[in-house]
Amino acid sequence: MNEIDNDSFQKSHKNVTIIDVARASGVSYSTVSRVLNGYEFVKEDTRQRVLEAAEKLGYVANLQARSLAGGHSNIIGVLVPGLDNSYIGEIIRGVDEELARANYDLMLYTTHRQRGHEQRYVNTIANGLTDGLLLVVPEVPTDYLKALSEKSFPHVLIDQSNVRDSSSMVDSTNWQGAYDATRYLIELGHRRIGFITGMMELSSAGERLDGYRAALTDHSIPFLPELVAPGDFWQRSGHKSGLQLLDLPAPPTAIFASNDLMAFGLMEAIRERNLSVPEDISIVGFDDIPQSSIVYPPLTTVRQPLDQMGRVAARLLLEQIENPDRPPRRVTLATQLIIRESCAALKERG
Amino acid sequence: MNEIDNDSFQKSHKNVTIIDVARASGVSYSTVSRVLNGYEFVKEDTRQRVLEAAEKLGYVANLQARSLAGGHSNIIGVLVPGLDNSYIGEIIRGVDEELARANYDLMLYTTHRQRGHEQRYVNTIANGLTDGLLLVVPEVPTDYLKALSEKSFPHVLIDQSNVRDSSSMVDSTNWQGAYDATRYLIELGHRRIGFITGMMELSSAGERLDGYRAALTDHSIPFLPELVAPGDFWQRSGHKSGLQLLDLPAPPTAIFASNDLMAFGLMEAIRERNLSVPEDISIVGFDDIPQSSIVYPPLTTVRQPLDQMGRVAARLLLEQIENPDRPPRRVTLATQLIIRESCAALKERG
DNA sequence: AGTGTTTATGCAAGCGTTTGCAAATATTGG
DNA sequence: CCAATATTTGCAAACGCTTGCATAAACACT
Repeated sequence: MNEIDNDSFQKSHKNVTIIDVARASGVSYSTVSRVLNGYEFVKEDTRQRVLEAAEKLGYVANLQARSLAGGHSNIIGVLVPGLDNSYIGEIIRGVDEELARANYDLMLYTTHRQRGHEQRYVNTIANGLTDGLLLVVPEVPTDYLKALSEKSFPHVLIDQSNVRDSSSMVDSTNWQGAYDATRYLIELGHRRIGFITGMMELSSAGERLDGYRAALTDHSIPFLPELVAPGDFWQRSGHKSGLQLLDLPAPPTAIFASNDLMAFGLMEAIRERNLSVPEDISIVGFDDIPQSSIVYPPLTTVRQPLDQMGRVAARLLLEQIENPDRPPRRVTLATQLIIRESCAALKERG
Repeated sequence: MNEIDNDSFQKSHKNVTIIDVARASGVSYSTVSRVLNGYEFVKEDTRQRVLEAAEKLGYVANLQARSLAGGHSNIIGVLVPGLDNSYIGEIIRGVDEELARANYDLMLYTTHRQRGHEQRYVNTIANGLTDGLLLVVPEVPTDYLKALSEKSFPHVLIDQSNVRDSSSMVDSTNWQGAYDATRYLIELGHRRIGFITGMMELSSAGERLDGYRAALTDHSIPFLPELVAPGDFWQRSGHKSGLQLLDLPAPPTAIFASNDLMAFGLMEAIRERNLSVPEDISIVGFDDIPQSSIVYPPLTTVRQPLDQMGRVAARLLLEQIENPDRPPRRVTLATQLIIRESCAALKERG
């Protein structure tokens, strides 16, 4: 007789839709939609009734439908190369925190498997249900950006400052960070300072090299090409280039690796040569990923506020979504030299 | 002056739809859909024409529409607590690899901000555009599972074996791994072996404790409650419990931490007490996350094949999606003791 | 040629929302 | 009390795609 308690009965398969809620609260589905979207002109009374019904029925919006119909999904996509570097994890954490605050969800895309299909991939994403996209890509994302700009899809670049595209972006003071680190080493008395580069296609790698070089110059220390070994931001390359540097006829007394991961590889290399840090050789890294304080000895490094970069990027993106006509912004956050135990003053040679 | 904005002109940059492709290739949109979905009965000739048109127009499927209409999105969701533990990263990597092979995309959800809203959260997900869900959740996911089972939504649990729910799941030999590690320590001559537990709400934590205990018993070593300190799988707790163990009147000569992260915390504690690993105390961890080989001394640990677990879970899920009536499966992968340098034979006390 | 099968293709009905437009109702000022 | 205005609500048309049903074309066979 009473139709109200067929809950358990009809709960089964079908999902609760806006229409069910409408029926249950005795209004049209449009009204329900308006209530759900916080539309202004709805009678308070109605609003309550709808909300209650929705709650009772366990209504959950169907995002696909919503975004198909032109609404926004409250999901933003994050495009990363992969999860195998905690550098990425840190950024994502920041992003996630900020998004959570704004009640957005996070959709994560990895690119490492898309080589050669970037364009198409990003199209799919932009075509999809995300309201915006954050890019932490491993190489200059020209292909991506073209597609994005073409549809003027909201997006923000993280840690890619050399892009001439007019996208919003956030990075950190790579040059200054490298300069500070190098100067620190110099102030400890080191003169032969090795350098392991990052993946030079990335702007950050170049900036760090420049910073290193500038510090040398400013202190009248000659820049010696043989003290610069190539790296690609991965641990393995740090190890390899470390060995190369250590095996030099006149090896450096300190080495600056363009990121922490490579500094770890370098540490391995140093141990393999039966040397120890920092007694025999000082090393400093870049990034300050979580492991850096765990390794032994704790690594002196240039802290890049990764999580904050993620946070800022997210905020920028959100603003851009809200106000599409806003001109792109560029934010550069300050790095900070974190002194731990991997550096020592140069011993006078006896 | 009144300038006419070119923008508004270009703005009509509509996305290419299935209909455009249909028009361009002179067939109906249904046919296009069939071609795109690999439907069997399409004339080869037609198929080619459609494919060409699609390519030429740069068509990209709209996933929302597709999945709204009942198709599948080729996206699977992964629900993780957060990205701040590389344990998670490893699993995701495996998942991602396997999904890439099957041409699926990965959508990542973090739960850490959803405390208390699990049910609703998972509903959103299952209601959304994912074809299936992988759960790597930090606590017993009762709430999640209820919702999932109710709609018989394809899902696989990772590393949660104590759930009585009939979901598919993959885990590893936690008990055996802990047993092996403990036995190894015993064989090195240790008798007072400390243990730092994991978050006991998790099945894996309990199994590891049991394995430790069993090994002790099998070697006629008494199980001493005071040698067991509580942990929660996070580094901080490893540090704290480590201190607790070290400060015992009769401290252990070896400590087994229920995961690597806690082992790192433990290492800190040991250094703080001016002891060294492995000379003064041997330690072993569990998981073998990437950092474990980097720390000094390299950590002896029980390797859990995290990436493979992810891969297997993904495969299980995909099979389940393809064949919904398949009974749930449970896969347990073998752990392996990785001997590095954090353990040493017990020195005879003089 | 006629009948029965296989293919191939098209039509139209959704899927669950949002939103412009219009109708209905309430509110206000005169 | 009426017209004018502001506030609420409903209807219907998308959004881009999948799919059941129907129709058409192609190919067997008698």
